Amino acid sequence: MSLSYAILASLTETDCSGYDLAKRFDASVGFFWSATHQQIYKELRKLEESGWIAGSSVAQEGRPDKKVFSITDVGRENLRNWIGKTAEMSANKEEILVKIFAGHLVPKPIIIEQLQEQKRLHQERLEVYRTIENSYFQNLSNSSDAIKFQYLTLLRGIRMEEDWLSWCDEAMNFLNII
Amino acid sequence: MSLSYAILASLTETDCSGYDLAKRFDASVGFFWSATHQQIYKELRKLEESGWIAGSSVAQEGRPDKKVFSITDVGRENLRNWIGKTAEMSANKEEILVKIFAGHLVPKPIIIEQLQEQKRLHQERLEVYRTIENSYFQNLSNSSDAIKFQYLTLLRGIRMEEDWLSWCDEAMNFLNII
DNA sequence: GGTGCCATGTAACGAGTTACATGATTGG
DNA sequence: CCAATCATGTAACTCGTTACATGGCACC
Repeated sequence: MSLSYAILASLTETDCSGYDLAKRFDASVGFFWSATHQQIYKELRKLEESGWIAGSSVAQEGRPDKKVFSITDVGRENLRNWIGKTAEMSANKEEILVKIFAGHLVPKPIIIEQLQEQKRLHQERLEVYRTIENSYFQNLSNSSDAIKFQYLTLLRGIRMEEDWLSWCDEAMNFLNII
Repeated sequence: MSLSYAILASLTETDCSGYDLAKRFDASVGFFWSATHQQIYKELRKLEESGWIAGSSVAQEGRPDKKVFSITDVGRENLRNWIGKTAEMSANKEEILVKIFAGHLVPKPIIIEQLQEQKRLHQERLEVYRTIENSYFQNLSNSSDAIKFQYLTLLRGIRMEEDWLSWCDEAMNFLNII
């Protein structure tokens, strides 16, 4: 049920087609809620049926038509309402930790390699975040509230990645001395 | 497919019934891979069918019989193999960040309240982790490798919660000055 | 001429959640 | 006597993933 709210939240920024949304879920929004285009199209149909969003076909030159969705008043009201309700902590699903947990079953270098790979992935993502920070959030004090809230989500991403990196190092040091 | 590996990893520690596993998924293992008992029983049947685990009924006095599972050589080999394969980064699903993202739609105190609630939840969990650290990982240097690897997963949990707490504070400070 | 982007989907499957069900025993 | 714990499940459902499908246009 929460993908729908991520879509609604995204639509408060700009009206979007399914395709546009899919791209945003590969970037900004996708950093805290991932979804494929198939799932998005499905959810859009549901949201339109319940009247939380409204879509209208837009003809384009040299490109396929697209259906652009915007959030309705009902949708915005429902989103507001949902925001006020207590959020649950996210479910933990950390593949790497399952591997570490059973790390004693394999030679140490295999685990070190896993940690290094994990570190590389988080480093990459951190760089993406840093780039976004520098290009879109330069002048925060003059920005709208909407931008400021978006910045907080980016900041969470940055902190999270930094934290992963330092745990990876901590873990590798720990393994090297045992 | 990954719940199965979490179960296997858990069974390398001790043989377990479905019920025991369900409890462990509410504690230690559950901190990085969550699952309900229904899901666990389903998965156990699959794992037994494919011969990765073996179960045997154990009669008990004053309690229902239970079926205790242990990991087979085939299962252990498959787990080892899987550990060596590159782990993906976990999918992001952070309800609280969806709420923050759309935070401009509601009065500021509602968002502050959400952050405070989130902080409370993470604080609670951190305390649980700290307690586990103090009771089970006191004498690390004299512990087995298995214990040391488990400690690394706990350490990840501790760092993660600390990181959430500091972001919550950072976010609330940020919101109080805008 | 091939690759990649734009744009939207269907179909089949697997993973995960929620509700419901049963029945014995232990402890207050 | 009531609640909690032990122990295992079925059924219905929603959520999410993977594979496949289509067709035009732009760019090199």
